[in-house]
Amino acid sequence: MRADAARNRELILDAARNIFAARGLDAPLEEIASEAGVGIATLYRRFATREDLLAAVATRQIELFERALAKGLSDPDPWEGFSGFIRAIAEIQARLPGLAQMLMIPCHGPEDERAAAIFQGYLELVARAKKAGALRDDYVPEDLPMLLMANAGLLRETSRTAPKAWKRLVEYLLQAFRCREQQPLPSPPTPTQIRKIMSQPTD
Amino acid sequence: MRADAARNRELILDAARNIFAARGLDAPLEEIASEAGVGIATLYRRFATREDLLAAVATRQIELFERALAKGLSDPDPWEGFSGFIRAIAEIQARLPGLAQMLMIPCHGPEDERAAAIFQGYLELVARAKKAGALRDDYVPEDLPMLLMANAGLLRETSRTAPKAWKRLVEYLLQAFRCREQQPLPSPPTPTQIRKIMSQPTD
DNA sequence: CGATAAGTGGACGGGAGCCTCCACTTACTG
DNA sequence: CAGTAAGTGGAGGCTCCCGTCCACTTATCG
Repeated sequence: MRADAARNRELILDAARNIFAARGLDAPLEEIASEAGVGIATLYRRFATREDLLAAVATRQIELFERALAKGLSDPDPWEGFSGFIRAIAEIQARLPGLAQMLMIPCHGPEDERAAAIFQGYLELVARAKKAGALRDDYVPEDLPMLLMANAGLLRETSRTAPKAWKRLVEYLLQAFRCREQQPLPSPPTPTQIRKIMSQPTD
Repeated sequence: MRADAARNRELILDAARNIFAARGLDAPLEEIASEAGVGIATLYRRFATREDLLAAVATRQIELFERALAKGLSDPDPWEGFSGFIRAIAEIQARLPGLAQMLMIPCHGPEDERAAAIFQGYLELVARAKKAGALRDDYVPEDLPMLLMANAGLLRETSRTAPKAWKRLVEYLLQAFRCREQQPLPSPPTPTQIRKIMSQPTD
């Protein structure tokens, strides 16, 4: 790839992050191109479909997830590590409201190596917190995507008007995840179902 | 209004419920018109804007809410009454996935008399459950719209593939609402904020 | 520096959906 | 049973966005 093309690719990804975050995932690609200062054809040449572009943007945000995970894993208290990680992920969602949906992509399964590593690390956090008796043992890893989908729905409505509302939801859920006298829970969706959901078009 | 016009109005509302539920709130109005067997002009004459149509459909579904409320209020156990109501509302959402967002409309404040009555009844359920020491006392009425927005987000992603996933979310939240050794919660959005959110275009 | 192929911008055709307009139809009234 | 105004359908103009095409530009390499 030619040097100028590579530069443009970066410009497009920056613009896409901003526009998607501000306008939602169905923002016109033309707007992204013009924000990036390139023609629409350039964008299409790099990213044949909207999904390709979304995937590239998501991949780029993965660094934020890595930082959150590292922080969680380094916390000596298993519950603090786990809950801190959840809070951090939810906050990333909240910071980029339009991207909220999309940010679930890297966090449930092995798309690429880095995503897989994050997922592994997350499983480790879960295991530790359960072992310490802090996390209820009917918690399943799929409960995180569940939380993220729910949070995305809340953010969708509240991000403009009550930008902190998500915190309350997350705290409620964290308290529910905490080990106590538990009521039985309905069984969660299977990992296969989750995968299917994630792979379906983001409409 | 002429008799035939009234009939058509009903046909349109039926069609709108079906199409919105199946295709989402941004389904083409033309499709609704054709499902109803009327011309597009007829639809526009009755409902000048998409919002008018949505509001009319929502108003019609209000009966479901009334039934759920009556059941909750007649339950001798305050916690069962409250939690049963929440579950019922969430289930209505789940049954009409596309409408999920919209169904929050009648349930937060006095748009009309019936909606106001439901809201009052809900407050009563909350008061009873708190008094019985079953519902945590930092629960606020705005936590229901919060739950519904979150649930809408989850349904959006899962309704096709894991149509029961919402149950798990609701149970987690109900368990969190339950009175226990509580952690402090972030403060909820104010009723004013909620109202503002509800009145903004449903995009 | 000149050849060349990768890269680029913006015009353009096409499709989808919104909403209006208007000539035609039909329920109601006296 | 006629007059009338409310009601109706669907064509058509409009806007927005998609994705392609092609003549022009420019980085790179020998």
